[in-house]
Amino acid sequence: MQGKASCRLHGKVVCKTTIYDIAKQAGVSASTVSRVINGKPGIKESTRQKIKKLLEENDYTPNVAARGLVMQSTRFIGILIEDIRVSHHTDSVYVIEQEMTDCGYACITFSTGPRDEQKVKYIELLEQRRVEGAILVGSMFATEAVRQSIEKHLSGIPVVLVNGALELPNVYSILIDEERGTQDGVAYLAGQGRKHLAYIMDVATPSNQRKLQGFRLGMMQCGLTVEESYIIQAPGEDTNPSGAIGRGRVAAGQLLAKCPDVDAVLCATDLLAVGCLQVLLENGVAVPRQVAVMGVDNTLYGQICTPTLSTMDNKLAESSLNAAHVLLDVLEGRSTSHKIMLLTDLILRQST
Amino acid sequence: MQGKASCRLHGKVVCKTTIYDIAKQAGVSASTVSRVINGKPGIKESTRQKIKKLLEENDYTPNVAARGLVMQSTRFIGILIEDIRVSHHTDSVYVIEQEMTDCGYACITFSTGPRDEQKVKYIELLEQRRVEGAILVGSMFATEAVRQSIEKHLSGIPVVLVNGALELPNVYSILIDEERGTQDGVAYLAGQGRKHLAYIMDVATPSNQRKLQGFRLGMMQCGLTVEESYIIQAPGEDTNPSGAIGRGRVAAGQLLAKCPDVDAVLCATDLLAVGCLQVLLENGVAVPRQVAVMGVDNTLYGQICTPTLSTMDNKLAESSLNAAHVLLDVLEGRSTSHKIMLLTDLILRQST
DNA sequence: CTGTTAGCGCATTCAC
DNA sequence: GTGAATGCGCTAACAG
Repeated sequence: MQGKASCRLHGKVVCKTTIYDIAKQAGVSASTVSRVINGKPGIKESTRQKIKKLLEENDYTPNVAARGLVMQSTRFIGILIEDIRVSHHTDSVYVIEQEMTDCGYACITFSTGPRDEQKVKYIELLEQRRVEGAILVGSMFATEAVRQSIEKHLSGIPVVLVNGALELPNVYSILIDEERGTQDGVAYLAGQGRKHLAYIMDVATPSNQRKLQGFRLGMMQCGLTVEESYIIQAPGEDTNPSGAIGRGRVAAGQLLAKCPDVDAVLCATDLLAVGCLQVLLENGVAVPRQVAVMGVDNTLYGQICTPTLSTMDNKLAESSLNAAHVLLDVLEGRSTSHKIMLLTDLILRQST
Repeated sequence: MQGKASCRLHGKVVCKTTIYDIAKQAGVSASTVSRVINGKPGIKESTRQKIKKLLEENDYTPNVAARGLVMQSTRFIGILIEDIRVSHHTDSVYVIEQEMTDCGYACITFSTGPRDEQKVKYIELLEQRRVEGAILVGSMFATEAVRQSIEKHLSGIPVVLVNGALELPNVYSILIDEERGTQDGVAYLAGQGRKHLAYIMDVATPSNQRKLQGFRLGMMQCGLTVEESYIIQAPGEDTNPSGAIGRGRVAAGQLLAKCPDVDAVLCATDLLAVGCLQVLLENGVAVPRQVAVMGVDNTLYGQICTPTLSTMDNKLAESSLNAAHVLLDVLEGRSTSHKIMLLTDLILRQST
């Protein structure tokens, strides 16, 4: 015995029709209507048609939350990302969203910012919404605080990490071999006869530390020695992309002051590299003749700047697609791998 | 009389504790637990403490969907956007998400693509999820098909359009005076003594048509005549930003072939302008001495290309913030305006 | 101060 | 073939 669901808009009361409304109009019970909606068999064709017609006429739309309550399934998945404005993160969210939406899931996406407490807070929000799975994009989710929070709040559901790993039975990982990718970059530059390579480092995320490690390893393998003063930390830690160029500029300024004989610089991200390029050119340094520059992420920025930027393509979008597939595999009971590793590509343009 | 909610993960059964579990352990009724959770008064301090402790120990998290069912309120809002990868759209989604999340709402975001049928489909998804409000970002949502779909599926809730208007009682609009902004751009270029202005047009969205109209008006007001052959349509209609530069290049190629005496070109977007810049420079055309170039959107791309790009800042992020505020005003019963108009800024850089 | 009852919208037994 | 009853997890109105 139910009436119309009622909610308010500026005082006015608005209603959505329920299966009970339809049932009453059709002179049948709610269960019959439910069966028709879900295409269940065993309904007389004539009543099925009558109900279908009424559903249409009344603009009936099922309340998926109510359905989810009884089915124990919300068809929601959560996406967590530090800052969606970072262009390769945007692409990640896009592909995940498309893939999950196609399979009947809706995505709840949050930009968490860099702080662990915030990340934990958003994990709890996902728990409250009873998402059936989650994808966390970015190596900065591979922290102990996040691990504990997942264990506490998301232990019942599959969680996929993109570009990071966490040892938990319900956590799956898509890894990207950025260390090796950076080694490749170093090897390429060394192969051009360059000997004084510098590295501009971004905030010390696990991913950035792996890249730096790749720089060191690559140097060693090429028989070059790493001067610590040639490793420059870009200042600040804002994730807003509009600040990254300026941070690259500052770092490049320091580099020129400290390391006059530098002949190549690898940057942790494309935008840092763009800032670096600008400063080099402004100081009359010929790129790539005197100094080569290489970025990471293969963003559009690298295609636009002058000279165009060589970059390590770390396949963020591709790994996010893999993440969506792994999540779907688990959700739909297919077997899948707990860890997948993707390899990077070197994109060579004018700056090297 | 209820037990544990049960759901499955790879065959294993996992449970979330409910208020009934807590109630049983505390030896009280579910309503008492509910009162404690919601901070309602009139509970003996000792039992309140006991229940709080149990909630903590059991990692209790309220099921907001169940709560929403009885409260007739999901605390969800929907965001629709053509393509989140377009950089100014990304910023829009970011600010809306931050704002709504701060106020206890979660956002369901969909990239709809350009087709009306898809937009309608996503509007229906929002209805199924019972969002309490929606923000549609982009002028291409101001179509008749969308209007009808809103009327049919979202008539009970506030809907805010960013950069477009729709005549419906529950629809609010944030408008941007891009027509006037483009006029300003024309006036600026004409003020430099330029006489043969061209326009590179993007897909014919309402917004782009207003800009084109602004171009025509601006020309007229400056006493210049518009040669129709100086209005070039960029080919294709993919919203993926990675294609936009190429489309700008093609258009610029046509322009150079058809209009040898052109001395300024306004482009409908920054990325088209970037492509245009590239082609001009490759053909030995001096920018801005021989030809000035101006974009729209004030994206990071314009700060990166060489020469840096003058652009009309159409304040997408600011208008999205306004949209969020309008939506919150309506949702929380405050009075607000049905239409807000924002003015653009001209950002002058090297390309003019 | 707290328990009982009812119902949000829906799907799923079990009867008939 | 179809209906009545039950419960998903939660809040609210009414008792006591």
